[in-house]
Amino acid sequence: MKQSLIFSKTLKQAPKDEQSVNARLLTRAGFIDKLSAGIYSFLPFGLRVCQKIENIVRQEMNEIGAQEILMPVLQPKSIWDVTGRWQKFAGKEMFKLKNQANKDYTLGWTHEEVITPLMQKFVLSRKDFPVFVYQIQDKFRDEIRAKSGILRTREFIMKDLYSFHTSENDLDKYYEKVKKAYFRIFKKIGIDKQTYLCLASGGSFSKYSHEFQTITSAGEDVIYICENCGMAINKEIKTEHLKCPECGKTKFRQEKAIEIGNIFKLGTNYTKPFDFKFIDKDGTRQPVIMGCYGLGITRMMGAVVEVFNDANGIVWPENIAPYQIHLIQVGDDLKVKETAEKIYKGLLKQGKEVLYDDRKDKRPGEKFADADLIGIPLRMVVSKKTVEKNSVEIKYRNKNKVELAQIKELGKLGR
RNA sequence: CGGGGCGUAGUGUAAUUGGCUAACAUGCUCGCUUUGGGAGCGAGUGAUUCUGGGUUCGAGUCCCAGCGCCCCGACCA
Repeated sequence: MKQSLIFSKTLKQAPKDEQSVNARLLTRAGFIDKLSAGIYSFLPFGLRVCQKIENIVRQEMNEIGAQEILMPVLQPKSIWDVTGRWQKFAGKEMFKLKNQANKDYTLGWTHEEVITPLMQKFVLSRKDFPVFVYQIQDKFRDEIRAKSGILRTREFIMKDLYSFHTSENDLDKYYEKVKKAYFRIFKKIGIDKQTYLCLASGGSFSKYSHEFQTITSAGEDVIYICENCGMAINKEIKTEHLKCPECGKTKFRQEKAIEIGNIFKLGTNYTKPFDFKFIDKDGTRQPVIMGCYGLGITRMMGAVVEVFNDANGIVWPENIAPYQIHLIQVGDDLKVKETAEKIYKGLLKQGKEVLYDDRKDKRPGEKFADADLIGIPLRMVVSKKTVEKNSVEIKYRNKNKVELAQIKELGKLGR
């Protein structure tokens, strides 16, 4: 992509109505734009990062046998009456609205009420189980207080997976499988080292649930991490757990963290109200057993920025950067321009994702400052100096070293 | 929802504490020059000072109400 065609601009100063690191950097670099408290647009760079994260998640969900669907955001009150959650969440984070005919609707903040009857229509035989279905979609929550940039918003993108089983044992097995898939996702995104599995309250669903907590001072939760095995416990239930539930040791360190995912063994809490049952081998009708597994796409994006940044801007992990290579043309000399164009096309041909700073009216200093702010992992500079040596200057965003590379060798660099 | 802070060109700030035509930087437009870490000169552009009331000879500034944004808390299946 030629940078001269990107409509968003970088800002020297962050708007004063953003305090959080993620919002300040993402806004300055032109990834997001705030419409209202907790409501953001994703601009070309921001959307690319989102889609990168989504695709990593998609890949791992498919890997564990889950099928992707898309459920509606707009949902009638009737399905929420079945589980009693319309009443239960009256005046809470559930958005409620009416249509012209005065009929009640909500904007989906979770999708158990949609997925359960949906599966019930198709999954009729015991032999159809287990079944795993997910979507990546907008969620709406009427937060009393939106905060921390894109970490707690009123509209956000979430991956939600639902699993349906004929036995607790089968649910347990899949639950563990999802945990592993989640850590593969975190590793690909680049936050596995700072992300911990954390025992937490299960709310009204189950006694406990598991959260995935990424350590950052911008986080809202306090977790206690076992010094021995790395299992964490959320502060909200710490008094019930003096020992690590995993290894039994009692030494913990305390950290602030942001919850980027949460998984629950729902059991029959939703299948019972919808009367979703299967006929067991012995001919008896049994309620279907269910699990749900959330992962905040846009929240992870914010968490990554909180974790990976320096004084000059964002430092994107390779797999989710908006582009792999930031090719910068310094000077508008014909030879330089031609060389840069050629390198740009060559890299594209090799399947590289390149942002080409071809802007004529920008001086080198501004281009470098923008490159640091935007945070693309690999920077390549083409200038008079480098052209003379038939080479390109190479610098990685997370390193200080600057070196030259021969033009014909460039294909080996970057992902 | 309780507490605190803040609303002035696109962005960041200023305005003698109630007093002249709301200033500076940056951005944007045009011209010339310049080209390795946010260049220089010149000429332009851009504001219903959040909204509505009130006090006053006079309000960006004081008072009241509302709206909006940020932060702390509560809340967060």
